[in-house]
Amino acid sequence: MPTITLPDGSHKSFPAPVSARDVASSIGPKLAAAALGCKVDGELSDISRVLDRDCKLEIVTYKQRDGQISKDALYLVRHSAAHIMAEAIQRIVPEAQLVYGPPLEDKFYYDIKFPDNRPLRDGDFSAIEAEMKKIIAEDRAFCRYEMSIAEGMAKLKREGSKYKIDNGERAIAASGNDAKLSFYATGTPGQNWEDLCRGPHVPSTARVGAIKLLTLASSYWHGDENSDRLTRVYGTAFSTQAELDEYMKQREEAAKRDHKVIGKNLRLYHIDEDVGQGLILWTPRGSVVRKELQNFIGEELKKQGYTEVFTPHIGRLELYKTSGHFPYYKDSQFPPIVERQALEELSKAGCTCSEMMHRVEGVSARLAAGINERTKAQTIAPDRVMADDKLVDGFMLKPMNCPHHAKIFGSSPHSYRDMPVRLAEFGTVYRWEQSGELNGLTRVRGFTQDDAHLFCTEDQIPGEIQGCLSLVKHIFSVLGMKDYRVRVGLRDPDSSKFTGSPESWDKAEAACIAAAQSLGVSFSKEPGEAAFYGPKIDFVVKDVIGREWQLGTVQVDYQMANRFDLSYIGPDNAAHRPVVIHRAPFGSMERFCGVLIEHFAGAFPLWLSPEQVRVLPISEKSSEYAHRVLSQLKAAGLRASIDDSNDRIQGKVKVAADEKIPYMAIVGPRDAESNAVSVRVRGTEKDLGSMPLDRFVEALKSEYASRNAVLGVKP
RNA sequence: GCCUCCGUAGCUCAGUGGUAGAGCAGUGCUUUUGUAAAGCACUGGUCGCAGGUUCAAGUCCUGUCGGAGGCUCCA
Repeated sequence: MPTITLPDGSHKSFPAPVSARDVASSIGPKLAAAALGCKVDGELSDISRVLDRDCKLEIVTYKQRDGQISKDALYLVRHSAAHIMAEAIQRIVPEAQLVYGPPLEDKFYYDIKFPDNRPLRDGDFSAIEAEMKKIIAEDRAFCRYEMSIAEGMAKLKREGSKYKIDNGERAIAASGNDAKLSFYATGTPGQNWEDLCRGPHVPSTARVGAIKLLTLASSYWHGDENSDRLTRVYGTAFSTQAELDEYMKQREEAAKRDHKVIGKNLRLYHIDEDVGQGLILWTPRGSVVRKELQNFIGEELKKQGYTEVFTPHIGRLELYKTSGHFPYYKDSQFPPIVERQALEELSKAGCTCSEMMHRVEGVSARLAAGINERTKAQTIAPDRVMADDKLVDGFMLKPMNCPHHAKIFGSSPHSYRDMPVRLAEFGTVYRWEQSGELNGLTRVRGFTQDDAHLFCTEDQIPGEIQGCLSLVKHIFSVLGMKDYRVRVGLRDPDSSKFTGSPESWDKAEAACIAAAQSLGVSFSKEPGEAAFYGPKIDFVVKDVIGREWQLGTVQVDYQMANRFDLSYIGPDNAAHRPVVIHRAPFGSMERFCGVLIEHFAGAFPLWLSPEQVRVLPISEKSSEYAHRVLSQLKAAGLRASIDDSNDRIQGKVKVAADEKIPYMAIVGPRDAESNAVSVRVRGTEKDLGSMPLDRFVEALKSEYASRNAVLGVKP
């Protein structure tokens, strides 16, 4: 006798269990026909789901009442499209074994194991798409049936795919021993194609209207690189071809906004294979953007009481053994630099490469003993300790700035009265990223962090974290960036693998959460995502094609001061350990500029623009006056240039517009007579009319100084 | 590092085994112009690199370097 509560709050009672489809029919036949699935107490299900108890029911249709396409409907469509693709692929390559095929935010994929002698090529796409269209045209129902664990596992074992057996076992592990295994046949079970699947799906294949395969990638079974390598086939699906076409168009538009495209068109930076992958050469134009940004951040840091330091790009291996970065993170560092003389001696002594690496990685007994004592643990295991005469020293390109900053802090005594000590540096670091991961400005091998280390007392932690976050908030708001989110990494509650006392952690975590809340953007708590040495806050933004990039981070560190034996003298006249906060709220200048290029689509506000004004003489007759205008703009500290080519004015305007110059100062005989310029603002169709030159210069100067986000010169 | 795709003039791209092309950019000339490209001419290439197949390779094969999208990783 189930009573169904509908989204409008009304109730419907039925004498016996009914399917969601029956409920939809009882509301209206059109609704039943439009239904793709349903939500039962918030859980997405098939429309054929039988309701045998009281519940809340929502019928999922493609278009919602507000006219938007339902995300749930797209989930059903794409999940079903993944099945249709898998069936099509198995028609073409019968030996292909299915692994796992979920829907994603705007697409879907299926991981498939292809026989080695028959890899999938993207040349197979048209054949697969043709098969998929046939399956869609056949309009077969997605038919769910369930089996007990014993029956279901027996069936999977008979069929013999280790991947599906594994999926079955995982499903059982996830939902307990009274679980059932569900299968979906596209058509009649036993006769048509089927797959072990949790569901849900659309009612029939025809409800997946338009499909397109996108790309191929390799993936690993269970994401483990030592496990089987699978082929991941990406595709997307919509209800109609028009929507699919619109999606593909949007992707193309987004691609034009890509910072790699804009960076090349506007000549902002260059990557040269002779210099190396992932190493950015900033051109004069791009350097302006970076420098302006750096100046802005630097000014704010000064206001917040930071002091600037400079440190070199390399440091001795011993330094990184003390900090713990080497050799623990050696796979993501450039290899050590060993002195030539030492290398020659080792070579003469017949030392092998692997032996040398071993000796480079060793730790002296003195250093090991010190660190172990201060951290009150076996931080340096005995097997890493090596006799001094065996050790090979060298230098490393710095992967982080903190060891250098720790040494600066440690180089002079500190009183509690001086705390906190805030050492800031736009410090360039080098990391060995895997080649497949490099990406324009957003993933590089050498980058400059807006780094600082705050050496503070435990009581000062909340205030310092708050200070970091208000800086981020201010800078993002000046840049007009609203679309970012914050992750707060907390310690794993089930683990004791962290340093520092639980009480300290509780306080620091509470401070991080409170600070994150104050930002007014969405944030998530992520237990287990903290570093072992302290909780952290990460800022994440999306790029034009929806990939998320981590920008900055604020991390509390209870460990570093121990390792470097740092201290300050407290009011009790005794030495105390400071707590260190690592913070680089914008991550790296490279990545942040990349994100900014996409944010502004290359149309920077005046203060960030590589070129702020271009003077365009109508003809050579006005050339002399135009050069006087140029000199005055330059004298006012503005980045200005002149286009005195013999193009017509139409051409000069077109070129300046393409280069996204904020202002054009067009000058002809009329302007020269009255000491004026005709100002055209980027993004507008015509000029503002003639304006006295002095007023124009003053207006630009003030707009520049105020870092206005919008171009604001008025006629 | 792994998988697929891509690499032709400074840039964007055409060229499916038979004499390397176009547009833009650059240079020169003409035009002296009032708001999204005036006209003509010239210049520019070991077709990423190295092997191989072939009478003949930009084109087919192998390797390699670089790029894109994913996977994995990210102190």
